Amino acid sequence: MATRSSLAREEAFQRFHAIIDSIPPGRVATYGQVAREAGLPRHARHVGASLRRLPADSGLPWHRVVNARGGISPRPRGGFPRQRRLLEAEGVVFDEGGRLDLKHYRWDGDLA
DNA sequence: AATGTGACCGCGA
DNA sequence: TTCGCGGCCACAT
Repeated sequence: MATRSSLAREEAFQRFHAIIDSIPPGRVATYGQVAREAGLPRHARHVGASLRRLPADSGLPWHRVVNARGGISPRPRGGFPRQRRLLEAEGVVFDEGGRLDLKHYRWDGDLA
């Protein structure tokens, strides 16, 4: 079998992918939440790392993933407005601080 | 082997 | 409520 580390990374990537792909339109999830639902409680940063490596044509609704404050995390490429635009297209409303109300939009998958 | 980095998170001031 | 710091885990140098 292949080296376990690279395989584990792929596996984690698949898990994150599956979770994020399950987020319905108009809803969002935090990096930490995705990591937690994937069974990797403290891997919030790796969720972001995975998305960073994600190809643009993956079809994954990456825009539905926001940080714990309900805001869009700064990234190298400056697609900042794009994520907001995509969410707004799904009915998500941002406040003046550029943040959304997690209380209202946060998607609780298996969580009640 | 050691150090630095990151699309993060939580808590104390 | 906002800001700053440490903690966190895996990968790159």
